Amino acid sequence: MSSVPCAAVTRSGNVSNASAAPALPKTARGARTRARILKAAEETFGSTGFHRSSIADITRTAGVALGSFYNYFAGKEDVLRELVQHMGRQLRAHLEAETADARDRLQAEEKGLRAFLQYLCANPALYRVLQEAQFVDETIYRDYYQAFGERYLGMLANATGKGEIRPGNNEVRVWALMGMSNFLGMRYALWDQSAAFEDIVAVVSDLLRNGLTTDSSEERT
Amino acid sequence: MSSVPCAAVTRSGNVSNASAAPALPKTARGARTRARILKAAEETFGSTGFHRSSIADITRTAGVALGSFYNYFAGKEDVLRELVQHMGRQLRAHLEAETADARDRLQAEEKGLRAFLQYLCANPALYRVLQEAQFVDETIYRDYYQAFGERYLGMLANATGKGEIRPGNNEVRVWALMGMSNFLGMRYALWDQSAAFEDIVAVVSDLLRNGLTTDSSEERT
DNA sequence: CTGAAACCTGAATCACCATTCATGTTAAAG
DNA sequence: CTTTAACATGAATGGTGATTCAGGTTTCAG
Repeated sequence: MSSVPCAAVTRSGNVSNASAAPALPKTARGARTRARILKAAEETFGSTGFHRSSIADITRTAGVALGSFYNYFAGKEDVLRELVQHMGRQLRAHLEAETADARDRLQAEEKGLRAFLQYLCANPALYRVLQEAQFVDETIYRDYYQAFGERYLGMLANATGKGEIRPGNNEVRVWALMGMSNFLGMRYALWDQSAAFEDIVAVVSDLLRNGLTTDSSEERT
Repeated sequence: MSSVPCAAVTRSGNVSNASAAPALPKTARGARTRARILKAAEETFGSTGFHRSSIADITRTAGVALGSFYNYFAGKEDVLRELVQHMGRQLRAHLEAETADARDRLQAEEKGLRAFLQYLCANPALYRVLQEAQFVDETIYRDYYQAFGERYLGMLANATGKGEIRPGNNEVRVWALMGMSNFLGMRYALWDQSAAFEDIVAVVSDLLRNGLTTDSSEERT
């Protein structure tokens, strides 16, 4: 079922059966070409999907010859890996910038969700590329959320320390929060943008502040 | 880019470019064979993934000849569609049974999440098949969550009427809740089962009851 | 019992596409 | 201005796997 003639370690340190990724370009021209291919891959994977996209589609979009692709990437999986890492860095930087001036954790959650929805609107390929990567090589996907989750966890821990949120299992909370954002983004930023982002943010903010239940509902063990 | 020689309407009513699905089997033998193929598809897609699975893999697992597949399904996409619908019905029935005796909405959420995590543990193929379906034919995926969301929405509306949960935008809440379950299931039922489901349920229950913030955090406009 | 419909079979067909490679072109160090 | 490494090119190769089909077998209604 699995024939692995020669295992190799990629640029990112993962073990893989793909041939090693070519070295980074050494001239300005090379860097430009590589960037164009990466961008074209984002467009193509994002609109057509990973499996339906051929390398030829990518190079045509990039305006380079088919063979040029292999001067920069070991294959289809390799370019996907690079792409997800690149997009992950971009998104994290964006969210960090947008939430930097938050007064407290709750406001950071509001700003973060709003920024995420906007980002997804402007970069719909992110969602598709990431989700499809999951079934090409699960480590790509896990690494993405691992990185995301760790930063998030640190922030919740910090907020707990400051007394902004109640003590609790912040790891589970992080995955719950990431899941919420993910689904709300899919539903309201990608599928149907008829709802105002402010409304969505308000609903989530209310949920994080007060929960769902009425005040009359007493605690029960 | 897209050549659609003959559009057709499938059994499920969706417009598709695939040839129409064969009629349902008319003998007991046929029904048995169809069921075996569907089950084999679940196993194969679930473990190997949709794109890496060949029709030959499925029929080999099912113990039938390659050609038999096309007596029951129009092709790879068609069997995926049938599978997702089948799995969706199963899961909904399971959750409904498990939450039927809940005292109030909050307890129904607890029982529902617990049941979902257990179900996912026992049927890991559900997640993979469903998620991959998204990129084969998005309507398969949307229909699944549409159906799920509508039932869920009705329940929240009912709970709001009874005063069990505060009035609010229940549609957005539904997508937030589905996202939470989805991610928690992926993380704690599929990836790593080291955490006790009870702990996860407790964290979510607490979140839905009290939110994340400390009580001292006053409402701000 | 009997014929027609339903079902089974798997080798052959055929389109698609990832990857390679031999050859030509460009960049830039010395 | 050379010279060489880097880069560009796209036709050719080769493997894969979905789908078809023509001919056999089983079921079952009448």
